[in-house]
Amino acid sequence: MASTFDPSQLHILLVDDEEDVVEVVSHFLSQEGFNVHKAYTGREALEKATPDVDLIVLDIMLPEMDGYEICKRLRSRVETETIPIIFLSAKDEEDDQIQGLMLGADAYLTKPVSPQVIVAHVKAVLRRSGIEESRTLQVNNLTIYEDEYRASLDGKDLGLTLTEFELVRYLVRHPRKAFTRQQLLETIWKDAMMVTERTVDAHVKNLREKLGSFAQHIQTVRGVGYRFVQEKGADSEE
Amino acid sequence: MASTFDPSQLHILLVDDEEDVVEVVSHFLSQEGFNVHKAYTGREALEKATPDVDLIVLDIMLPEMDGYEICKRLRSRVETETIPIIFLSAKDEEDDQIQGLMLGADAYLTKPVSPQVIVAHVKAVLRRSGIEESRTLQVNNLTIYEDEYRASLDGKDLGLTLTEFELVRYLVRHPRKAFTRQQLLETIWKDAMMVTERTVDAHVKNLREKLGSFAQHIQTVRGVGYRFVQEKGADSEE
DNA sequence: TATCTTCTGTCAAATTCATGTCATCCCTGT
DNA sequence: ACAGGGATGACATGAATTTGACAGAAGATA
Repeated sequence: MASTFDPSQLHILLVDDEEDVVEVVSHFLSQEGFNVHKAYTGREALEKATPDVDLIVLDIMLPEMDGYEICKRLRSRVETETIPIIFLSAKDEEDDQIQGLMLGADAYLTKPVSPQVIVAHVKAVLRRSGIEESRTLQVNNLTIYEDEYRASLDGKDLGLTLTEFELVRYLVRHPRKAFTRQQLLETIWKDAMMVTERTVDAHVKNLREKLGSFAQHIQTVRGVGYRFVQEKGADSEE
Repeated sequence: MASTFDPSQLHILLVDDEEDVVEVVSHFLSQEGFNVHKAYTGREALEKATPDVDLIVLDIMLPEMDGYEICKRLRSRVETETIPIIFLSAKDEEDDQIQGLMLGADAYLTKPVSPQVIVAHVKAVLRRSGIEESRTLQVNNLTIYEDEYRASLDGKDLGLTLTEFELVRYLVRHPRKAFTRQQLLETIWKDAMMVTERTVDAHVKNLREKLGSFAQHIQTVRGVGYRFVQEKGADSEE
């Protein structure tokens, strides 16, 4: 994922089953210097939606799997959950638009729409999401370098293992929200339903150890699971 | 500028010279719990665009100064340059839309547009400007953060246990409705029919203790069980 | 109003149950 | 085979829940 607004460094995934649309829009985006990738079916879209993609233009009506479903799946995968999505739709029914936005779309365009408008939206969305959002998460004295798969505390590298890294990253990305062990397993241990919940505990323990004093931000929610909070002591009343 | 998706903490500035539009949209936004501020002219808009405003819904056609101009000025002031803006326009000419996006708009809606769509866009824009959505229940000074498994009174965390939390949440979700102890057991203690009804009492007691003065809203319905009411002493119905 | 009956509030002790922790085993890639 | 990370099961610990007894409140009866 790129870090400056240099179109030649940016990858756009274009998903639509109408080849004409894909070709025309692709042409205009290429004109602007973007790297364009094309997909014509839902499955293809999911395959090509790698973390290297900076933005997805997604048609709602697709064979095999509709845009909403694709969006949902992308949002549930850690590597793709933050990729901006622009919905494209022939329907202009209100409910569809609302549903699209609720699923986390960054824009919802109703066909017919000119390629120029699409390009304008692509730029606008990229400007506000891909660009100024550096690929690092900063919380107090903790820094998570997403691209580098490492994290540091007060500048000192923590030497996290992959699992530990994904664990903090996920928790920090969703501040305050409590997750059950099961949820964490499903998100971070993508494949495994064959993994004990105790496993999560073990990793949380190791993580906390490495986090040192910062560990207080990883709270246990008894009966539920764990959560990350920025302010400590939000658990006890005064 | 607020940091959690708690509508009651979020301020929206609504700018349009058509009073009807402002009123209607305002109503829907308030319905969602947002704090709405209104402006009917460009100058008024600039005055009310303080750093405390989290998002601006801005009509293009305005007396005194058009939306583009306002946008430019906001973007050039340090305190306001990052406030997300949603443009509203009667024109649907492409160029306008492109210009709007180039100026840094976060969305561009073409009238006529339903209030619900505006609300959906407001939420979407807020969500991606770093504010994570979390479902919350608000009743007077009590806030229940469903995703976070915690509740606070006047902003102070109550430190509820899981059972207590689920108890208030359930009662608050069904205002005025009285539940028997048995019903509560079946709902909250999913598995157990082997639990004494006295157990419920105990938890209600602990809950009331933590709720302090708010406890008066958790009423005992003699011979039945418990219920939550928003107004105290609500013996008479409407 | 006086009395009886039933239901609820409360408390502390007993028990259950979730989590923290550790030692060990397993797997994967070198 | 070895090293490093990951998974697991057994325990200890302590928090949360449950319970039973009893006092007190609310209703019912007359």
